[in-house]
Amino acid sequence: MAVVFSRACEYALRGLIVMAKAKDREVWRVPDVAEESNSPAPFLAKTFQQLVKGGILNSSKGRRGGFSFARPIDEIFLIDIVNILDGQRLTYDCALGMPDCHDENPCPFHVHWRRIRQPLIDALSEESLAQMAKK
Amino acid sequence: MAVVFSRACEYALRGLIVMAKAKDREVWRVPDVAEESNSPAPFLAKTFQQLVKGGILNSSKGRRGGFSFARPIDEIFLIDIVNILDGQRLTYDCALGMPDCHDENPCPFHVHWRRIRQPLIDALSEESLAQMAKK
DNA sequence: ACAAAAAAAGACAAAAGTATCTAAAAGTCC
DNA sequence: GGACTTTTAGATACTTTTGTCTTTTTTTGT
Repeated sequence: MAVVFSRACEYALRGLIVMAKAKDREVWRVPDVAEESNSPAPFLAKTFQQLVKGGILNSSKGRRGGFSFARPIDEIFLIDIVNILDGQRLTYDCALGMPDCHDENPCPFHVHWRRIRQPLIDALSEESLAQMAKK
Repeated sequence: MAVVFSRACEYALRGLIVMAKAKDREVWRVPDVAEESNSPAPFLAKTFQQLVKGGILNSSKGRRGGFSFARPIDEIFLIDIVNILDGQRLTYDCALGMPDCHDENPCPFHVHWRRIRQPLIDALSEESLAQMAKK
């Protein structure tokens, strides 16, 4: 088990940040992103396909092909990527795995988890790839 | 992938809270805890064995046997359980999976994760099973 | 002593997540 | 058009986690 994101999401975030950092380069081949982000290339390729479907990336085949951002990187927020790859697990589900836990019927840890999850959602929602690339 | 804790940890926390809620009952059989916490009994049994080794629970075999708390439930904190079952994953590792990420060499998400992880550690450290049982 | 009941331990099975490989489709360059 | 390059898609394999089953050990009650 990874820390907070799935491995796929970790690799994607790392890869996208690498891409975002290189302002001059527009199109990236998977092996290059994989190498620079220390991710397994075939697995990252699969993940990037999901991001294409999710509207984060564009892809083009052939000799000068590769992946590029589908919109400006200051309009791509971490939450967009996490939602596509990890779904609502982190942003919605009960930390103790109780299926009918919600605000009106909270599990014993609900109030704590809410207090922690919200700042996480806020950070992911406010932080763009452009900002991440500056660090 | 579970939300923040492993499944084993989720089941354990739920089970221990069930036990903590019943102030009159001292010794619990695994099938009873499993039933009341909606956990798979054999898996929970394994997990409870880890908690015995970790000093959270006592166990006794035989006819009147079962599991009981090794110390008062207001001295058992959630962090104790999480540390035994999930290790330092949540409390130490890099959110982006970068092996040499730390305060002096932070990954781009480091400062955010730090701000989120610390309140989580605090909550887990301050909240005892006794307090959880009251909710 | 004996039978029953419980945890302990280890083997085993299933599921999910992670990772690789191969063939196909599509685009580029000559 | 043909060789090459890249993503796409699907199959496959590996690993970890989750879950079950069986046997053994220990204790209790009769």
